[in-house]
Amino acid sequence: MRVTADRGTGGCNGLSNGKVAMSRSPQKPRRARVTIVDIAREVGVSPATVSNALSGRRYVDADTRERVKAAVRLLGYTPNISAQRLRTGRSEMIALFSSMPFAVAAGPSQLGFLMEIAAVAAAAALERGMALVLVPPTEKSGRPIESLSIDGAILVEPASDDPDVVRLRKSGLPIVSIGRLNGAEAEVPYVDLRSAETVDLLLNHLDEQGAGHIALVLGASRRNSYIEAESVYRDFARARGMEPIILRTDESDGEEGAYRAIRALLAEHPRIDGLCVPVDAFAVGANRAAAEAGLRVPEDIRIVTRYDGLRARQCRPMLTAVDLSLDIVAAQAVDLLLDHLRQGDGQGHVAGPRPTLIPRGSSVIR
Amino acid sequence: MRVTADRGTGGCNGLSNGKVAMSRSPQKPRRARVTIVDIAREVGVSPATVSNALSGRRYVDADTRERVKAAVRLLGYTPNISAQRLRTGRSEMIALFSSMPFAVAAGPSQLGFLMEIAAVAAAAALERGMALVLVPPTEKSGRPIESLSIDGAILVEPASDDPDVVRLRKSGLPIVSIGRLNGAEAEVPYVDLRSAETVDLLLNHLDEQGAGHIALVLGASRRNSYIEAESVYRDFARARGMEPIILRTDESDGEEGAYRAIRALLAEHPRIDGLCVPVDAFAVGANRAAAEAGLRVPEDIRIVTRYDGLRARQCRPMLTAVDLSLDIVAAQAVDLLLDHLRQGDGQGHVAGPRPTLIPRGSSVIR
DNA sequence: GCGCTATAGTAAAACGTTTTACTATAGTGA
DNA sequence: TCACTATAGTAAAACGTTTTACTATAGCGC
Repeated sequence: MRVTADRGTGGCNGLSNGKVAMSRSPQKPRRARVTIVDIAREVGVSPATVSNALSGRRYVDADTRERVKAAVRLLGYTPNISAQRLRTGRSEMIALFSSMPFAVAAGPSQLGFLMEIAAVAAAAALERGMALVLVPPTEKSGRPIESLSIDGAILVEPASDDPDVVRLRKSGLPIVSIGRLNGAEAEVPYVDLRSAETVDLLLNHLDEQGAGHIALVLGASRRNSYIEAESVYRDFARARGMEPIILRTDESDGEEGAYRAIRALLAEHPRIDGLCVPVDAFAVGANRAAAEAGLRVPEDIRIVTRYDGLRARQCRPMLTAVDLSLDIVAAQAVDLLLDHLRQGDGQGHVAGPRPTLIPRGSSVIR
Repeated sequence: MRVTADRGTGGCNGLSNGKVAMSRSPQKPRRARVTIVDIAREVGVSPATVSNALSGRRYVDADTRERVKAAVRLLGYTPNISAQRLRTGRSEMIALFSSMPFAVAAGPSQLGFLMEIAAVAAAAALERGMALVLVPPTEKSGRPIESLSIDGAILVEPASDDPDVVRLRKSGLPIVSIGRLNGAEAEVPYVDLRSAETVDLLLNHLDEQGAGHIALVLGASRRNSYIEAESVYRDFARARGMEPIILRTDESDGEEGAYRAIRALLAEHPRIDGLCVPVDAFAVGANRAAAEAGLRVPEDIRIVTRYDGLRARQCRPMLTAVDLSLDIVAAQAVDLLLDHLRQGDGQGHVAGPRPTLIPRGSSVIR
């Protein structure tokens, strides 16, 4: 009952490349991999039958199947995934893409929205037999996304004009997004982040806290959450007879850029007493800008943000934010993508969990 | 200059899989992949030459090489990675393992130590042409680590008896750890987290702030940081003539377990006026336990922790912690692993960045 | 015996690369 | 001419699976 028959008789050793092993025995120290052929030989059956017994793709006699499994345990066989992938064309891997520059998505301390989703998505994917690859925006890293060998991808709050997203879409790879992807002729399945509801929550809160002149600060890219925010904000302003003031600042300039832009905004519109700033990095910049302008938060100006992450809680006063239940969102996204992979339809969307407000010192006078 | 000779001549697009193409031509609707053979045919050369021209592994005439590259661009060839992997045995992927249960590592809001490292490691890996797979502890997820198809792994603060680590080590896969891996006959290359220095910093700070009876709270597993902490603590206690009090509580019980254990500890040793609690989740539990016992923090009892994450800053009072520069650590770990992959020696270690104290309200009376 | 179906297996092709071993040609020195 | 080396290419094997097409046997109704 040998383990391998023909391989491993030459004597060279792949391990140490510095020193040449004494090669006292003619055996190859490279552990010969146990393959499906070894199992087949052991059981006395063809490789095809072993494959079918293990995968269950075709019926195999119960007794044979048991003998195959026993041999697998005995010889310690593990399938070669690269071979499986080559043959089947599937890789059992999905990627998580962030189109948002890391300076905003993760920030100086590398935490945030994206990472929170990544942690849950990784666990959810692994539970379903898939591995999750983390992919930062590829502008910097030279590696093209085509070379990634993944079955599908989850996009986190994609901008419709993001180059990675464009390439991904035309690659034909199944994708799913967290937050709707706008401006595409063919709709991409998505988990609805309920941005309209979220902004509605924030604006009404500001209103209740006494803000009469509220400005909206958004990123410059075209993301669905911005579009929904703007629409809700305009309706809100119209209903209240309030002059709409919308500021857009580039995401890649991060907190600092937002700080400068908002300083200018406050100088130009001194009556502003409320700031709705969905991007948390921008909200922190807004807080600094307010302080610099001699405004007290929240007495003179109220600030609210969307993502309740480290930044919102580190800020003094702590920022009023929204609980988006990103753990649930991430799991939903993984499930949606897997459905898509299995069924290939790629339609429809899933409603994310209901957003709830977390009032804090940046908008509530205590 | 035809594009392809035999494959893909029937107008097909592979995109819509919902509707069956009318099959007016007997061709397969699957979009034919452009392979190295297509390039070879286009250039009028053998596949081997194309392979060599692209990989540079063997010298190819400069003119031929240029023609190959032109054909690659023209036909839009991208290599099939699964095939490359099958042939070469390399996967250009590395995994990031957390042996710490997620309840502690990531926590309720799924952030923390591990994720902070993951974000930087993912970017660093991609810059070096590798993808990073996130792997939570596999106890829950049924998927065995053997089925992962990775070239190497980074272990985050491994415990020497962790089952994943044991399997990983005996798999022969190159590994590197963040924080030394103790009790192994063969040393695993590591990035030194400087745990001794860190604890020294914390203990001296407590001392300076007036704590005279300091207890040390650790997790129950065997991690290097705990071992170094205990050793430094014992030396410290001996030098000061202080009775050493060490509490160990199970990591999987998380904050709640630490809370209960520390309540009992404080009841038993009412003279304790300082707690050194490296694990941040435990430190938060300690803070609750102190409050419950009617002790004011920091006036009656000072609490310090190691990892300066969300928990430390969310806690009231905010916890004195240590800046470990995990971004640098993560990049060092990736580099160390890649060196190891290239050179195969797998020795030595790298000193991480110097830890610095961040004094906060939990230990400093203002 | 025929026609049909079902069952449980097999041989061989296929997936797309890389690598090994080989070849043809030319150059070089003796 | 020979022997040798270098150059630039090729054919075919190899990597380890899955899948296709085929086979052998048996059961069953008639």
